[in-house]
Amino acid sequence: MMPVRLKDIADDLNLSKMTISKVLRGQADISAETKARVLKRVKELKYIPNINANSLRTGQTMTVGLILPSLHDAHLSEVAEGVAEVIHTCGYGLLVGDSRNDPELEQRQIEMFLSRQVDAILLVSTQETDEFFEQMHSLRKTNLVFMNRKSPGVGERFVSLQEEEVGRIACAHLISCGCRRIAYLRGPRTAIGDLRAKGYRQAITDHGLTFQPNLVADTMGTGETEYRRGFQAMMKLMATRGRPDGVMAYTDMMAAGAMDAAMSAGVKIPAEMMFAGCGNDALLCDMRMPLTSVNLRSYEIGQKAARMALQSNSNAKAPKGRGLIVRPTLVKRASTAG
Amino acid sequence: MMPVRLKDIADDLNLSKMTISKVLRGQADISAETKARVLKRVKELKYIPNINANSLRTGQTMTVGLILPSLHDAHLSEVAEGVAEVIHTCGYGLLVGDSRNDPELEQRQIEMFLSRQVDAILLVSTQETDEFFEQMHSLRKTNLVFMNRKSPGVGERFVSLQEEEVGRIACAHLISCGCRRIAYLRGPRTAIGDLRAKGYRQAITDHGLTFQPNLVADTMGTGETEYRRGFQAMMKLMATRGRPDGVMAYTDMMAAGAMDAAMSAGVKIPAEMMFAGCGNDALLCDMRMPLTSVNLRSYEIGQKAARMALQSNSNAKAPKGRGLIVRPTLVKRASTAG
DNA sequence: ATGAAAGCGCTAACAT
DNA sequence: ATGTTAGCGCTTTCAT
Repeated sequence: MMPVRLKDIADDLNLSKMTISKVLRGQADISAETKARVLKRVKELKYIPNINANSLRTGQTMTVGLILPSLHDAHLSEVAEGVAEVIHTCGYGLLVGDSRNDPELEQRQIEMFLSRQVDAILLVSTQETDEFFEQMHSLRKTNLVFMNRKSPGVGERFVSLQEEEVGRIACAHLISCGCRRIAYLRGPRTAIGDLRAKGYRQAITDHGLTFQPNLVADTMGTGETEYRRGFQAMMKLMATRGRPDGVMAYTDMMAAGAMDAAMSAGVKIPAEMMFAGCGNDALLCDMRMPLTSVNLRSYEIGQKAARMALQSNSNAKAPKGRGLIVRPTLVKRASTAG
Repeated sequence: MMPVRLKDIADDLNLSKMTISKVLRGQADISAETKARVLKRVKELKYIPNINANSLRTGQTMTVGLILPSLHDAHLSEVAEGVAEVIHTCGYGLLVGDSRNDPELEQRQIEMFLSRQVDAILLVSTQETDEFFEQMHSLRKTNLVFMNRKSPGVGERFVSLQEEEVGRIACAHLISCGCRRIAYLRGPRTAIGDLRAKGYRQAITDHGLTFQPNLVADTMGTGETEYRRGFQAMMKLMATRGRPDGVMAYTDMMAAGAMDAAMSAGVKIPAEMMFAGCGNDALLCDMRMPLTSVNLRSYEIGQKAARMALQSNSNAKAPKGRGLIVRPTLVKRASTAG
C-alpha cells in the first residue's frame, strides 16, 4: 500500500538502488539486458519517483510558482493558461497563488513558494515598491519574472504589453476608417490607464487631428458595473454638440455599454458611429454587434514569461535578458468599417 | 547567498539543530530565554524552512493538486478561486494542472502530482471510465475529491451541483411569474445537459402545465458561438404559432442571444416575454437587460471540495463522507418580473 | 532543557 | 557494468 520506492525495485531484482536510478535516468553504463529487466519491473510495479526526495539532493524542484491578483478574470486566467502550457510541456509543476490584489498576501505567497524551493516565480505584482523584491534578490538568487512592468533594477526580468500601443492602434484604426472626432472612455488613473490614454492622444496628433479634452470621458467615478459606466459616459457624450463619430474604450465591457447607449439612441453602427474596445474578449466581442477590439495577447505573455523563467534556469548563460515587450494587435469586426 | 538552514542558525547561536527545530515547532521543553533568542535570530536571518525536506521526513507535503479542464472559463476559474482560498488559508500549497479536456493529459497531471507526493487531489474529471481511478486507489491511499459527479465506487468523494435543480428552479420561477408557454434552449446531450432538461420538464408537469416538445430547442447543431446559437434558436421559436411567453437557456450567453433576438423583433421584456439563464455570469447578467439567472455556486463548490480534501487528511476518522450535493440558487433580475 | 544518532528517498562522486 | 558511501535539510526517538 505504501508507494513503491527505488529500493523496492532493487531488492525485487537483486540489484542496487543505484542501478535502478541509473537506468531511470538513462545513464549509459548499464547493460542492455539489465536495463530492459529494470524498465519492465518499473512499469509493472507502477513506480512513481519521489520528486521531492530528488530535489533535496539535486537542488532542483522542477516546480515554478505563479502569482496573480485573481484567477477569475478573463485576462489573467488566459495568462495562467499560457504559463501552464509551457510549464507542463517542459515537465515542470505549477504552484499557483491568488494575491487578491493584496501586497501582503502576495508576499506571503512568495514566501510559501520559497519554502517549497521553486525554481522560478512568475507574477503579476501588486506591490507598489520594489523594496521587498530587492531584499529578496539579495537574500536568494531567486529567479523572478514579472508579467507586468516593474521599475528597472530588480524588475528587469519581465514580459509585458506595450500598453501605449494599445491606445494607439485602436485610435489609428478608427482614424483610418474615416472617423475624425474620436472619443475615449478612459480607464483608471493607473500606469496602464495613463499609457493607453497617451497612445490614444498620440495617434490623434500623429494623424494631424487636434486633441480635444472634452472627448475623453472619465468612467471611474461611479461604483457601478463597467457596462453601466460605459453606457452613462456615452450618454453624456451624445448630449454634447458635435457628438463623436468614433468611440474607443478602455475595456470591451465599457465599449459594449457605450455601443448599447448609442444603439438605444438610434445611432447606426458603424455607419454613423464606430466602436473599438480592448481585451478582445471572446464572449463580449461576438455578441450582437461584433466589436472591433485590441488583442492584449495574454496567452502569449504567459508563454513567453514561462519560457524566460525556465530558460535562465537551464542555460547558466542564457540571454538573461532585460525584458520583453509584446505588441498588441488589432482585431477588426463589424463595429468599425473602412 | 545560499538560503539559511536550520544548522546555520544553530551554529550561529551555539545550539544544536534540534533546539532550533523545537522552538520553531513550538515544543514546550525549551527555556523561555533560549526560545526568545532563537526566534529573534530566525527573524533577523529571514529563515525560511525547506518544506520539501520536512515532507521527506514527515510524509506530509502540505500541498494539494487541482486539475481542471480549463482555467480560462468563468465557471471553472471560480471553482479554482474557491479551492485556492481554502487551501491557502489552511497553509497549504496548490499545484494546478490544466487537462484541456484530454483524459490522457489528465492522467499525466495526476501522475505528476503523485510524484510530488501531494496530500490530496481535487479535480473536475474528463475521464469517461473509472478504471484509472480504481487502479490508482488500489495502489495508493490517495485522497481524491471530484468536483463533478462520478459513478459510485471510487468516486464517492465528491462535491457537485444538483443539476436537475438548476433546470427546475429556473422554470418554476418563470411559471410563478405567470409564464405558461416556457421554451428551453437546451444544452448538449451530456449528463449535465440531460439533467437540467429533466428539471425543466419536471417543473412544467409539477405545476400542472403540459410539456411541449416543440418548445425545447436544440442549440448544439451549428458550429458558431453560443450567442449566435441562442439568437437563431429564438428566431425559429418566434416564427412558430404560439410563441413562448417565457424562455430559459442552458447558459447565460445563450439567453443573451435569445433576448437580443426577441428585442430586435420588438418584443417587450419582461412584459411580453421573460428570460432566465444559467451561470449568473457577473459580466453577462448585468448588461443592458439584467438577466435573471441560476447561480451555479462554483466558488462554494471549490471551497467545500477543498475542505473535504483537507479534513479527511487531518482527522483520520473524519466524515469520510460519500459526497456533497450543492443546491443552485436563483438570482432574479429585470428579465423576469412577477 | 538540550542534544546525538538515525533515516526519509534519492543522487553525486567515487570504488570495484 | 554494478555497487558503496555520504549527505541534501529536516524530524523522530531516545539520551543526557
